[in-house]
Formats: sequence, structure tokens, C-alpha cells
Amino acid sequence: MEQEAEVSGRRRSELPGRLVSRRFFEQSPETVAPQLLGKLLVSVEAGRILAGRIVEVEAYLGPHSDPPDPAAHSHRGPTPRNMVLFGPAGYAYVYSIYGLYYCMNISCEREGLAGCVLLRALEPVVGVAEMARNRGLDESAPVRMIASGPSRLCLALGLTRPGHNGLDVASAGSSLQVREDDFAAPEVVVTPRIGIKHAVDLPLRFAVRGHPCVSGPKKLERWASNPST
DNA sequence: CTGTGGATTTGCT
DNA sequence: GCAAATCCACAGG
Repeated sequence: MEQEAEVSGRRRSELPGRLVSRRFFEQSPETVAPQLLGKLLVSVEAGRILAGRIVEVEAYLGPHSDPPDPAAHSHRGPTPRNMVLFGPAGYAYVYSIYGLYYCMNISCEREGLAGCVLLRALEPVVGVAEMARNRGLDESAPVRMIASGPSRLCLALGLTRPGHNGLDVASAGSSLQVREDDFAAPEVVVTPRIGIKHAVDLPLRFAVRGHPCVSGPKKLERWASNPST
């Protein structure tokens, strides 16, 4: 009898949902970003599964884009830090910020085109108690405190640049994957991006309308919405 | 080689 | 509302 393949100590069938195809990520970041809402980010390490539903993202455009996106890390071309963004689609770009935190993106498009999507908030789904513990939160803390914010998300899942930068999230053997279940396509709110100094008006932030785990000011809810396409 | 500042979070005023 | 915490990538000389 052939034994089912494992990922980091778990049978693959134990992971929630189904793996998202690489083809999905081989599109422009503006296209990929809203469609990531409702999908699952799944981490498997040492037999431990942590997963959250993606409820808030931002698109960052590569230097080839028109108009250009000066807020993107890839804006001035490839560097040792952002090299993953210039590789193929479906890979994790994890960078450190303010010397304290990490943020996670997924590369889009294809080799040479550095568009990406920043993951800004998750609704914890699997391993909620452990995610809370990773954040130093009490068991009684509200669930929305666990992974709402790009660096809180990384803390909750234990994502770091040394441990996770360059991982393939579209591979069944990867310890970090994007997966999808039968969750209904959510209603999407589109707003400007948060925390940047350039291209502040581009409507490239996408969030699940009204979801409690979305970060940022409530006033941004008032922007135009889209049924996802 | 050095200076600058950031896709953040938290805690205090 | 505001500033501190705390690192290093990278642009400029």
C-alpha cells in the first residue's frame, strides 16, 4: 500500500480546502487581489496546522505597469531584498519592517513582472488558540485582534523572512499554501491603500465588506464596492 | 561607508 | 492623537 504524501508531518488530506493553481497567480495584481478574498492561507509546521481566511489585501504594481506604482518595493527594479517579486507567480515575499515586524506578499504575473499582493488581514479558522498565543493575547481577547493587520497576520502564523521568504504557496508539498474551500465569493470593498507615502490615491486595497477582522479605519468602508468577478 | 526612513503596532497623553 | 521601539535595505557620495 502506498502511503499518502505528507507535508511537515501532516497528511495532505488533513489540510483545509483545495490548493489554488499557479495559473490563478499568473494574472495582474489588481485581478488577483480581490479574488484572494475568502481564500485560505494555510501554514503547516511540525505537524501543526494554522489557517486563516483572507479578508483584506492590497495590490502593488510592478515597474513595468502603467501608470507606475512608486509605493511598490519593486518600483526601482530588482534588489537582493525584493528578488522573489521578479520571479514566477505564486511565491511568498516576506520582508521586515521597522526592525520589529514582517509583512507577507504573494508574487503575481510571471518571471520579470514584479506585481504582487500584500496580505493585510485574516479571519482565524484553524488553530485559533495557538494564533492568539503567538500574538501574546489572552484567550478572552476578541478574535479580530489576532490577525487584522499585515504584521499581526505574520505574528499569528509565525511567518518570518528567514523561514518563509521564497516559499511556493501554489505547491502541494509546501509548508505555506493558499487554498480554497466552498466559501461563497464575498462582497468586496475597494479603497486606497493604507500606510504608504506615494500613489496614495490608487484604489488598490480590497476588503470583505463589513468583516470584523478587516484592519484600518471604518470610514474606508464607505468607498465603492464590487461584486467580485 | 553613512544617512535616512519605512506596505506597523502598541501604549501613553 | 502621537511617538517610541529597533533593524537594515538601499541610495547617494
